[in-house]
Amino acid sequence: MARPNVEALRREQILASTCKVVAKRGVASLRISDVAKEVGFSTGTIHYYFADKETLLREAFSFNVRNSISRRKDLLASTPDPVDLLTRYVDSYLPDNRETVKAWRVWAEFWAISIRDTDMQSVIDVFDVDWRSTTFRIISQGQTEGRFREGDPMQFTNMLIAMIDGLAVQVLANSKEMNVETMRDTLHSFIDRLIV
Amino acid sequence: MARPNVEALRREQILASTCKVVAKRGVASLRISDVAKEVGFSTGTIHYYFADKETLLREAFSFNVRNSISRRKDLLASTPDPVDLLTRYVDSYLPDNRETVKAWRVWAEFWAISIRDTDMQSVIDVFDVDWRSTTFRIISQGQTEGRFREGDPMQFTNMLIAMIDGLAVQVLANSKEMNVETMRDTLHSFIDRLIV
Amino acid sequence: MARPNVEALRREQILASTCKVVAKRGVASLRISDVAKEVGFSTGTIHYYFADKETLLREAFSFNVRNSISRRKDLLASTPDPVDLLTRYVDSYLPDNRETVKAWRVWAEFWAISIRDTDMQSVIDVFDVDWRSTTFRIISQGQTEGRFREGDPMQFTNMLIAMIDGLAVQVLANSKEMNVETMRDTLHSFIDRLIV
Amino acid sequence: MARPNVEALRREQILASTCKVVAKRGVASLRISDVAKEVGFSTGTIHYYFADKETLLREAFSFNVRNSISRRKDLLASTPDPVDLLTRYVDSYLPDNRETVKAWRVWAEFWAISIRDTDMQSVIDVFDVDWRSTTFRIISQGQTEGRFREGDPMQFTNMLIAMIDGLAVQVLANSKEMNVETMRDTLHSFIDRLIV
DNA sequence: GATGAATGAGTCTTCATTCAT
DNA sequence: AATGAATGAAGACTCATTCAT
Repeated sequence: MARPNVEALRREQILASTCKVVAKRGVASLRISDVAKEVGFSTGTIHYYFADKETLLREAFSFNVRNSISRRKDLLASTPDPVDLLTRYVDSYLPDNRETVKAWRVWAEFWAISIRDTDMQSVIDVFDVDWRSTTFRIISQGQTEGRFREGDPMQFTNMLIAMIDGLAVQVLANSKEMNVETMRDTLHSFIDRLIV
Repeated sequence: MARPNVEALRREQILASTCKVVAKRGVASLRISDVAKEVGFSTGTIHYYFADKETLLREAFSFNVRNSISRRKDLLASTPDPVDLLTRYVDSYLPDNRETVKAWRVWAEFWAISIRDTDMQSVIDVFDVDWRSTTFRIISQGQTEGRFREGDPMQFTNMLIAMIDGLAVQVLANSKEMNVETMRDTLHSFIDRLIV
Repeated sequence: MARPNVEALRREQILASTCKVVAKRGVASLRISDVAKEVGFSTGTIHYYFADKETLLREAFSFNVRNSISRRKDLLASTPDPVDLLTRYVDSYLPDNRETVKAWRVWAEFWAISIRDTDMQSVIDVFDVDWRSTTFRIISQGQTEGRFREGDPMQFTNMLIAMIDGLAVQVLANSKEMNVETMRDTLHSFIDRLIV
Repeated sequence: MARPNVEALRREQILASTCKVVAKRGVASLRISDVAKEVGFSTGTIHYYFADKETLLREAFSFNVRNSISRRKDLLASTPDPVDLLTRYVDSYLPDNRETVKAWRVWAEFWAISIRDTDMQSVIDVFDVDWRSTTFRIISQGQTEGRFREGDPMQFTNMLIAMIDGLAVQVLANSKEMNVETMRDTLHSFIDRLIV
């Protein structure tokens, strides 16, 4: 019986742990030894699988993005109703549980880095394209079915995505004026007023 | 004429330079010596005026925020027309010139940090409150004057602010799908459709 | 036919590869993994045959020395003419082909180490003795046959050996003033003037 | 009263200590911390004056070479007699005292590196050129004055230099067949037989 | 016999911070 | 008020070595 590919397994374990540490402490203060402790291996092992810290972080970001996308696969196939679907999709971005908060924190950390790191930008692009096109598809479909109002679907998409992004970071940053509930209300209200 | 307060002057020079360096290289890779080089003093001098790096960064962020607010003072008094005012105010956040891009970059850097740094959060709050209340005031005033549609002005505010935030970061991160022009169009369209 | 001794075979393969790597990259930057890659086995295998790096290097040096000596066995039996023989023998040390250059490089690397490593010195001694005694014998024989001038044959030997050594290292180090041709001329001229 | 340039002073102290450590332990096992201990400063200080280990080593080699050359300045002006001069000059290379042994060890260490390091080669070249041209000048002058035999002075130079080099390394490596006395005899004999 | 995953000791290097001048 | 020399703690990274399979 073939031993499962240890390398692939280890890489995933390490990347998952890296994301955990990033969510907990941020990229700036992340030490390889933190990741090692989190995953339960020595620092040497981290370096055995990842050439250097930069590579580890970049791959961790990519891992986070891929996870984020695949986590929504089921959701996207769950309902044929465009209004339902859009609402559920938008709600899936609310930082209202451990998993989503972690994903948002990791996203926020890396997004800030991507402003001046071209390599990170190319990882972001994958997500950016997916997020935009998925949202666009839902809105277009709703319009085609006559369930959504008329208007440039790309513009609705841009508004919605930006708003989710902006609200989420305010929630994450503990803004006194914003929290998950208000975020949800705000997004639903936007959908009600402009799209549906 | 009294000799200008050297200390106050130096502190400002250093804070301004710190913001420049943050915009250029990011907080993560900022070294005290970079700031020293930028401002033209020695590293010793930086420490003479600021207890430690953390303090310097926090004050630099605060400086950036105060500048951002005061830069818009004139604009806010410039026109009595609510539609004009809202548009101009929103446009003032477009990252379309050296100054605004720098401010946004600094903001983005510190905002990411504020997610896990309570001290930074208190600096953010100052801006958050100002931004929110100013936007709220403009929208409320427009509604009172019957120039804006009805609807919860706080919700409009939240939508608008979040959208500006979300769009700006996409522009900063060189998103292939977003740029300053699209950002302006998106925001104007939002104002047209929902508020005005 | 008996199965060839795998252990002896492997050890030789590894030692030969070690010499190659030493010639290519030097002892200082040699990694066990380089040797492993060169020989086509894993690092584990290297350690399976050699206790540690130091042992590997020492044995590789010894291997290089033994090779160097045995490579000249045929030559030494090739001609009865002392002049011919001395010339051929000296010429065999010219770093004028891949094999000799490699041998010289390995020699140079280890020789430098031997200055402070007694274990290496004992390996050097084997070669030192062989080189000196062989040269001495050729010169003595030439004198006995009346083909070479009079004079202390040990002193001639010392001069010749040192000169070969000194010239070779200059050639290896890419001295602007020394190359293989000049080295040959210099050595031949020395032989002409002093010995023959 | 102006404070003497601390930087120049420190750099020399550190380079001198580096040479000491190289002579003692060799380049391969030299640690920045060894140099720091030797010179009496912290490792941070070493890096304050030298960008990295490589730079430190290269400059230390250059320092050793410059010292070696300047140490012989007086000697070269000491006597008008070519025979005397040549003998004294050659004798000055005998590894017969602490200072010369140290210089030879440092030289040997770096020379081995220079085989594959172009930067080191350029440092060597400085010495190579000086050594060769100085020796050449002494021999030529002796011939002009009719004190030395005829013959290509460049060839004599090459022989002599190579021989010194080769003999010195044998002495350094504790060859059983070579020591300082035999080295001196050999060189003097060569001068007697070939040049004078 | 051979492997390669895992280790961790050993070092270089960075940089905030201090302090004598 | 300002400097810059000096520090040393902290952390990334390398690689010989081990050992279960």
